[in-house]
Amino acid sequence: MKLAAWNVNSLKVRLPQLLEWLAAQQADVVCLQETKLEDHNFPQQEIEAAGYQVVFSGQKTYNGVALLARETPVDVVYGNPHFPDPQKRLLAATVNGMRVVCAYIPNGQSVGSEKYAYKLAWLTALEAWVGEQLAASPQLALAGDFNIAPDDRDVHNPAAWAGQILCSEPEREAFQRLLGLGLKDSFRLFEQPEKSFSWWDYRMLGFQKNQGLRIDHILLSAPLAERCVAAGIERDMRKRERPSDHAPVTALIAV
DNA sequence: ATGGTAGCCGCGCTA
Repeated sequence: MKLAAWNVNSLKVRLPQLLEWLAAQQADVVCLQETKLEDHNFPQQEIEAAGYQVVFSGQKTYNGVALLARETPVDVVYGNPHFPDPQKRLLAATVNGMRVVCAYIPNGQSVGSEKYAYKLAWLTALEAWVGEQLAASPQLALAGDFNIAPDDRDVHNPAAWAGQILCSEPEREAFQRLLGLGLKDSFRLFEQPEKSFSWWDYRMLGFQKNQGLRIDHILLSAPLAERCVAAGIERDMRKRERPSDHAPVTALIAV
């Protein structure tokens, strides 16, 4: 069972790439972020024609999440019941007995800003709700764009990024609290190459210089982590013409 | 040196 998460940065622009990638990768469950589409514009037919069922929650211009699955997603929840939020950033569904939470965690803009406070509050509410979901569904995956580099290993230039947005201690502590619920960072269950990143700024030749951060994650509850046999980042997607600034991240789970 | 690039019903904002 292959699980993937990808911030597409506009599904309208990236749909052809998504369809090619689905055909090539044969992922079973895919969590998308930054679809930037209102629901009535969502390309449901194209995705169903590719062999996936899909649930989505989007808005114009910003945010937007979707969950694609080979099997029917059931018990769908849109948004965090503990955190009313006009921004469409969260979606959960059960696929084949596995609870999948697709999250687009706020970026936070800069440490100390209003958006930063929103990010930390959003994370606190996420922790509370995922804790409940986990109690009800022991087989749980939390996947998406976390906008947090958990560790200095996940940063191309830790000195320059120290204390900055995506790397600050409060953000990293929030990430650790999610792990504290009993989740594992699937990527770190395995030996990985140095300088493995999932996002590179479009500016300043960020990708060409591998000046990136690892901010996209798939966290797995213990029963899933025990069956996780591989995890990786599909870096080649960032080499394509007109790429998203994020590469997909994947986890392979034995069934 | 506070830049730069991409996406969007934008005429700046978010990332």
